[in-house]
Amino acid sequence: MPRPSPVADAVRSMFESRTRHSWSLQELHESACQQLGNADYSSVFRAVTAMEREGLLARIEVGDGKSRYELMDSHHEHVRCDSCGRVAEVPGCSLADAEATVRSATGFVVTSHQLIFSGLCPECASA
Amino acid sequence: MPRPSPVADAVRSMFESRTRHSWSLQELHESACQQLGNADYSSVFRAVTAMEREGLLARIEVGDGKSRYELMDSHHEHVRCDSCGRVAEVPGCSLADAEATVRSATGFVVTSHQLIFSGLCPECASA
DNA sequence: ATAAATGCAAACGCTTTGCGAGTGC
DNA sequence: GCACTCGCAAAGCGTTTGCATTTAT
Repeated sequence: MPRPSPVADAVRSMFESRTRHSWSLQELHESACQQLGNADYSSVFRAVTAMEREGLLARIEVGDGKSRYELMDSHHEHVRCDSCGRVAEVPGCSLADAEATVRSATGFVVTSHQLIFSGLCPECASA
Repeated sequence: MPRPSPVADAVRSMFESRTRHSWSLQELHESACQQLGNADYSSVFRAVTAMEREGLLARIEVGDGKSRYELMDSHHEHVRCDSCGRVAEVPGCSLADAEATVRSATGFVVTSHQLIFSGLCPECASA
């Protein structure tokens, strides 16, 4: 029996709650503080890093300088709003043949990809 | 007649030389130092920022925490090697219809996108 | 006693800004 | 004199690490 780890457990539960599709460290930290009363940023960081190492999480970079993390289950792409920074997920984008194209064009063996659309979210577009 | 600006000119010439398809600030800085004997990092930064503001350059983020810049001419995607970090360009990727898909799936108005493949470059793959 | 999780503080890497000095016009 | 570029130094910002403490086994 491992010793209890409230912070790591809290982080895990946030991902499992599916409240968001992706979490920044800051969001995880805030949420952990709410949930536990207090939690250290570095503890959250370490919990996330461990989960990433275990292959439970994927780290995504949408280009705003902040790392985001999400559950490894289904691969999908992202849209980020140029105006407010909101990030939504785009399900079901298949790029299987694009990878073959890349391989023949560059010689790189493609193991993964990340497609980031940017534009305006519905709220910002109407404003 | 504007007054001369050696650093900005050097930066501009680097992009025009097409020695690389994308430049990090560090690479631009090193190259500017070689070319001019000396140049300040912030001057390079400002030159690049200005060119970006003028629409001459696009800033790309491949997920390694460093900003890269490239000429705005032809839009293309990128492959980054997971092992050595090398970045190559993938010409001719068209994602026009994907943008329509995103719009109907998320409501976001897509204005641009960035697709980053990652994997192994030929050198790393053979090692 | 041992190993692990946490908190605290500081280091780090890269980007960005404030400001004063130099210099063509 | 003015406006602009540059260099220097420092601030920011997010991530990462070192270290000492606590605590369950």
